[in-house]
Amino acid sequence: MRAGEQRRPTLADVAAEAGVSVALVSIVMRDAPGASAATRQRVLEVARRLDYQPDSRARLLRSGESRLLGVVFGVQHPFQHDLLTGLYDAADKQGYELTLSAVTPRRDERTAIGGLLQDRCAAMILLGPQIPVAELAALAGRMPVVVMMRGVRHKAVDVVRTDDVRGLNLAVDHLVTLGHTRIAHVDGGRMIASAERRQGYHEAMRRHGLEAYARVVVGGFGEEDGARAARELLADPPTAVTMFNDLSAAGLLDVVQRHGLAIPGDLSVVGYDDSSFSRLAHIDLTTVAQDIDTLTTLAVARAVERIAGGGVTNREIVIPPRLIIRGTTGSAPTP
Amino acid sequence: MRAGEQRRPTLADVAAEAGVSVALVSIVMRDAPGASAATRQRVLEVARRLDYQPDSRARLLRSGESRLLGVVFGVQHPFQHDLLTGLYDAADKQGYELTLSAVTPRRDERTAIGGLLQDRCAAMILLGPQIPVAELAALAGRMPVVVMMRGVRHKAVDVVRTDDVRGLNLAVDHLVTLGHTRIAHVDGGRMIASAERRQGYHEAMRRHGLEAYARVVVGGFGEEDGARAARELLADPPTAVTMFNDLSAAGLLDVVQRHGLAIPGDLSVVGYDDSSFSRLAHIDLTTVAQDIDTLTTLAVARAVERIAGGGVTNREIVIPPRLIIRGTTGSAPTP
DNA sequence: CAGGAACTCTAGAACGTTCTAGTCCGTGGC
DNA sequence: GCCACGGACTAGAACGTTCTAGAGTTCCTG
Repeated sequence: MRAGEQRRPTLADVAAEAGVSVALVSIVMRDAPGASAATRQRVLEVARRLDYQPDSRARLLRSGESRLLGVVFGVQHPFQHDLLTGLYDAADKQGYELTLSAVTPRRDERTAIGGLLQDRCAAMILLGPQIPVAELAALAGRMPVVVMMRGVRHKAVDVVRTDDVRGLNLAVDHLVTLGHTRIAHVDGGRMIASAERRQGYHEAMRRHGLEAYARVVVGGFGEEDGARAARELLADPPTAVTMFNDLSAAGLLDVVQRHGLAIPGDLSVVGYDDSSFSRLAHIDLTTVAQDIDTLTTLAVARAVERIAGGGVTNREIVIPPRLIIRGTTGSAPTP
Repeated sequence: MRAGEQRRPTLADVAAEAGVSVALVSIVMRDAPGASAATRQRVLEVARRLDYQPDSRARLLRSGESRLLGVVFGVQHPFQHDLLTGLYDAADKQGYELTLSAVTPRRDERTAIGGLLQDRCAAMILLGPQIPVAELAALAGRMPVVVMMRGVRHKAVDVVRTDDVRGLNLAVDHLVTLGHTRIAHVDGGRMIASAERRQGYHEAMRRHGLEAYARVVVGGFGEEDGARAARELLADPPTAVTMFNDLSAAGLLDVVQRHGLAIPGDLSVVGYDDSSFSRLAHIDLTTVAQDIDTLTTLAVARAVERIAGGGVTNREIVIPPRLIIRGTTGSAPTP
């Protein structure tokens, strides 16, 4: 007997063995009303003995509604893994399954979405998608689409995201409270959400009357981007800097420390995302945390409402972030 | 028109619109022989216009063979994300799809595997599974199973993994070359592969006649585990330490540095996995790298062979690791 | 004691594909 | 002019489920 050789048992096999009809076995397996306790018991026993596993393909094909949510995530972004954890929990609570499709350095978003389309999931949840709004809208024409971590100004697409503008306001406020004025911002370049965080930065600087000190350096999502920005900043270092995300913050921290600046003595740094590594004691990064539980719960809930056909009014749900103060921020150096 | 409301077009719709039979459309869509160039053209045109998407559920249900590989990965382990990237590439090359199922802090392996079982994938690839061999064997009785990053002594399960014994031999050799004798090892506790790495450590120490200096501290896979081990080691610090993985190495580095020891002046540290963060300049960890491309290519190839029913002889494929020397290792301090 | 109602169960259609076994037609050899 | 052949196409069964409609029971109710 070679592995995987034997045919998998079907409802018909169980039915034959238990001496009942296929339909009845189906009823028992679905835990639907219409079978006596005795038969239920017997059928379940037979199913267990034959090691029966329902075939979700056939099940979904027939029943039409698929209780299946497609999720597109980026393998490169640690923060999205945290989101995955939350999404599984939320979907589980709602009785939905998740089917994942990853974006990798050599597998783009279109491919990832295409894979899910063939799986006939009932709705799609996209984590920080980079594709143009027009494509998102086209997709939303075929099935409910919930976008996370990105604003999309289109009436057919649902959005659940963190208030990034507010996030950077929190970061800047914190630094101002500590006495900083020369606060720079390293943005995310062409990354999703970069524009909003940059806007939040400018807004806060203006609110504090610090427009004259505003200074934005082009960054990106990776460590190298942060390191590059650090080298640029070192020519004329500010006393504080807000970063697009934790990863680029880590890159900046390294270059700056090697250059002999004390953290936070000479330079205060605020990250974004509260990635697991930002908690590492020797990074100990002050950062803006996104509320993963709320974000994922609401995203799944929204997808489910759409599937049910509920007429939802507000397309966009925006969750406030919160500041996590750790060791990379401190009082501004006295001049 | 509400999003996702309209029925998705089927083969029948395309057939009706193009004025041909359903079977013919199927032939065209599959690019199978049996249709004239002219009709082919026309059908494709109609399909494109209707935005037809094949239903993989129905397709797989009917055709039996599923060209679908199930992958179980842990959302907590950054190294497994790197593996995912490679697996997608490899599967793509072989014309297979991947369907992912994640293990999260609140979603265990059994659940993850169960999800894939219902998806009727043709084979399963498990990344560092923790479940007992008996369960793996039972699973392998129903479909081909390829286990990565873990040895499994069972004739029904295929294994593709790194030679962890050799990995730790490389690490210890490197340290011995630098003049170290008091080399400790912080293991992975109950983690998969911990036993092999520990064994490699003991083997190398013995080979160098350093058995008397051998010292193993219980660790784990996370940063806290490394930090805990560090505190234990500081009571009587060695001059070098090999760690179970990069994450625990990062934890150890932090505690040790705060305690005032210089790296690598007072203590040399070797990690394992070459995780992306170990390349971060301010960690700059000497580590043992696993050959991701080879591992993933072979794992997919092996799964495909099994699906085809090929009688493969050697169940276990072991890939040599290589040492990446960075900044956390240096000459032993002169006494 | 007729007539439901409630319950348990079953037959058979349906889902959207692929596959098998054809039909139909034109062409070419004899 | 007959027959075999091959290419283009089609009808209908099959895959493993769920669903609809209904067939038997038993049991209550007036």
